[in-house]
This record gives sequence, C-alpha cells and structure tokens, in this order.
Amino acid sequence: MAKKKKDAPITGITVSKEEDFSGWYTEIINKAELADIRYNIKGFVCYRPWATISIKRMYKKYEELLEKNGHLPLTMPSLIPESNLMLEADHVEGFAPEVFWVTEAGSSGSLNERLALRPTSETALYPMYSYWIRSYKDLPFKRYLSCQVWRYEGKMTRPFFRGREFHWIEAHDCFGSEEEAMKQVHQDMEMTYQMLQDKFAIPIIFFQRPKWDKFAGSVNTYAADALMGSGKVLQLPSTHFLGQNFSKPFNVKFVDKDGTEKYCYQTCYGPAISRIYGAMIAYLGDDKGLILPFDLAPIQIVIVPILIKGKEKIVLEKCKEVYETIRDKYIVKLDDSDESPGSKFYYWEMKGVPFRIEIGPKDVANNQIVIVKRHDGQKFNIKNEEIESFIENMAENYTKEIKEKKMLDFESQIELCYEKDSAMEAIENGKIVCCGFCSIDNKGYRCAEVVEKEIGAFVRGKRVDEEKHEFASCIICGEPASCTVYLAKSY
RNA sequence: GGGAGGGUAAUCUAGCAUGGAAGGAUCCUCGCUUUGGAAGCGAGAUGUCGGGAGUUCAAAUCUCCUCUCUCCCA
Repeated sequence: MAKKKKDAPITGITVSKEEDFSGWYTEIINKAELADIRYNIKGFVCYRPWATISIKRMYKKYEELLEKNGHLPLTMPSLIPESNLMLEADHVEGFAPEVFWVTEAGSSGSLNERLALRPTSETALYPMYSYWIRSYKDLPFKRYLSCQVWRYEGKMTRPFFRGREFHWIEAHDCFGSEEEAMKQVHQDMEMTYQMLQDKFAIPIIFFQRPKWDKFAGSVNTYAADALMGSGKVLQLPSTHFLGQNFSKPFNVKFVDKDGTEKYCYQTCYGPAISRIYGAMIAYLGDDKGLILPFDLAPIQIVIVPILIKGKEKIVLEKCKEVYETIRDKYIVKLDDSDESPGSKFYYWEMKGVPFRIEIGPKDVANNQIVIVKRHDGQKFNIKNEEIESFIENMAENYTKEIKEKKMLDFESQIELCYEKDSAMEAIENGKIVCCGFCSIDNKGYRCAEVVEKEIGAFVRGKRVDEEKHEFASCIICGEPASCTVYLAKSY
C-alpha cells in the first residue's frame, strides 16, 4: 500500500459544514464541479454537467406531475413589451426595480418601446390567454412553462440560491370561480410536498404570507419554507391566488353557461428548480461532500477496481462482468483510471454517488464484491449471486433512508412565546417562534418591522395546515390577536 | 441598502511598503514505478499580473475610473 504523504493534495472537502457553512458551500460548488462563477456577469453562472444532469431530472419529475394534474406545457418569448408589463399596477411596482431592459438593437439604435427580460411571465402570458380563452368550456385552463427568468437582485448572489438569472417552472391557471382557483392553490401545495419532501428529501411547511410580503399583484401568497435545522428558513415554491386582479386589466374572460361574460379567477405557481437544487445539496450534504437522492444522481453506482500487481486482469474482468450485469438498470461508472483507490473513494464520495462497489483480488477469490453506501457509509460483502437483488433493494430504499434521516418535525422546532423577550431568546437559540399577532393585513406591518429590527426575525405568516395554538394578544403591540403567526430567521 | 477584504498560469499563492528580467506549489502532458481510504521519481507545457486611463526613461508595484469575487451587518 502506498504511504500517505503529509502534504498530499486534498481533493475532497476541507471545510466543516457546521462550523463554516458559507465556506463549505463555496468549496462544494467548486470541487464537485457543480457551477462555475468565473463567467463575468454578476449573478449569472454556468451550471456544469454534474448539476445540470440532476436539475434536468428534477425538471422532468416536476413536469410529469404538473401534466398528470392537468397542465399542458407551452413555451413563451422571453421579452415583454413595457406596455404589457405596466397593465397591473401592483405588479409593476413590485417588479420594476429589478427588471433588465432591452433598449437598443442592432445598428438601428434605440427601440421605440423598451422590452423587459421577463422577471416572471404573467404579463407575457395573459394577453395571450385573453385570445385563447373564450368559453366556460375552455376552463379550467392550465398551462406551465419551464424557463429562465431575470431579476436584477441587489442582495448577494450565490450559485443556485440566488442569481440574477434563474431557472424555474411557472404554472398559470384560470378558473370560472374562486372556489376552483383555491382548490388549485391547495393542489399546488400538495405537489410541492410530493416533490420537495418525497423526492428531494427537503422538509417544508407552508405559510400564508402576510399582505406586505405577498407576490406583487396577488390577493394571497402561500409559500413553502424549507426548515434548515438551524432555525433559519428558506423560501421555496410559492403559489398565489390572483383573484381577478390580472384577468380584469388583461381581459381574460369567458362566456359562462348563462351567456354572460365573466372574468377568470387565476392562480400561479412558481417552483424555482435551481434554488431547490441549491437547497437540496446544502441541506443533504455532509463534510465528505454531496449526498443525492438515488434518482437524481448523475452516476448511481461507481465500480472501483483494486489492482494489485500481477492480478490486474482477473480483477478487471470481474469488474466488467459486474458492470455488464447492472448497467441496463442503473447509471454505472467503472472507474479504471490510474488514480489510487483511496483517491477514487474520496472523489466519488464528494460527488455524492450513492453506491460504491469495490472489487479486489480477495473479492475475486471469495466470489463476492464490497458495496458501500454513501449517505451512511455502511459497508457490505455481497456474494456474486446476490448482487442484483441486493442492489435493487438498496436502490429502492436509498432516498427513503435519506428522507427519514433528514426529515424534521416542525413541532419540535417551534417555541410558543407570549412576550418579545422570550421570542428574542428563542430566535437566538435557533427556534421558530409561534405567537399571537395583531394582523397579517397591512395594518400589522408596523409590528412586523419591530419583529425585524428588535427580534431579528421575519413574520413568515399563518400556517396553512391545522393551527393548534391560540393567543389572546399580539406579541408586539398587545392588541387583541387576530391570528397565530410564526417568526423565523431566513436566508 | 451599509461595511470590510480580495483579483498574479486551469487552481492556491510569493512579489507590492522602497517602481527596474514574474517565483513556488497543485492541476495538466509524457515516461518509469505503484495501487484494499488521498502514492513516488524524472521531464515538459501553461502568464493581456481582471479591464481602461494616468504618472514615469521604466508599472504586478503609485493615482483615478470600472468590472468582478468573497465575507459581515441591516
């Protein structure tokens, strides 16, 4: 065996995730070759193959679920005329500060009308919806598009978490009644749980956002907060009930059964896939590197031959044999490069490959192989005839095991608080605070500012599932509480 | 939004105070040797010193502008 040298180069992760999350994240982005920020426009990054493969699979899963639930795909232009964008007042006000404008083209100089690079597609889609929707028979009208959007973010950009360009899906649905629209909002939330929790192993909870924090132009916003375990939350997909706020200015109406024209009730839903990917690698990863759900891993099984002088041939033959038996069902890599075995172990662990198969002369002699599971490091000696069934069983359970390990019980994260001081202490201790609040309508905004300034947390809103706690008064102003809200630090 | 610190080869960096031939390590390529948790030796290749302007006989080094990255706070 080769001797380790003290100053041997370290290709794996060198920063502890717990001690220095920022450093850990930066290092994993680089060393696992997920993104490259050397592209010289702030907030615009290259997603490298290892990330892109997983992201494409996430898209595919999400798209399949949306289609199963009655959405059809479409593709839209990425430029929006300024006059479209201006049609809904609140929407303009909310997005105008972060719009990228195209004002010149070619050699003919400036354009007659400025064109916005879409920051979101409501104002691109809805003029077309007014053409496409004529009758109640066209309803419900459910469409989605997978696309990039651009927002001139002022906050610090980070690969996947926050960029000035990001990749998402947006679904835009039209209904004949408010009830149907609200049913869609609930279906959107259900889809979010199915994807984020079941497929990507990220624990979430939905809140109805306060009025001052809702999507610009919507009636209400319901947003998933990922529970990051540190008491901090991260906003993930949100779904919005738009009411008739957009259908009126955009003239999205239908002739109902009774022959009268009515404006549609609309919803929109925006899972930002790039951000979900960032949340997933950040939440699941450990000090060895990435941990990926089995379906999303670009390589699911890596075979590492242990080549001892004089026995290379029999080892490699067995590796190829195993490779051939499993390559039809899984994405398998036989790493027969010149690196030392240890170096390969560290590398593929960092890349988050779920299973590693080691095959050396001893294994050949014993008619077995060694299999190591990435997420918990468990090691198994498996006889030749049991290889396929063992892998099948382990592959089926791998994502579930990660999910069980990483799932957080929301109730265990929260602390009921009746006074500002105890809330401050709870937030300090990395808890989510549950308390009474005067109002999540605009009149509660002043108290929310106090929460931000003095407690250092944000009002995330009213939980959407069953609320078990009741409070008599607002934790800030002491007025009678109209609702129970949750306060947390956020990313 | 506010503050601080960076940018020299693909990567990490020395050099900058006091202007005068850009140095090392890693990666990469080739050869030999090795391989059950990060191997060794030898040879080789790689630089608009982030960009622009200024000062100077002379700028990685001084001045100004700009782009970009990292970290912290609101």
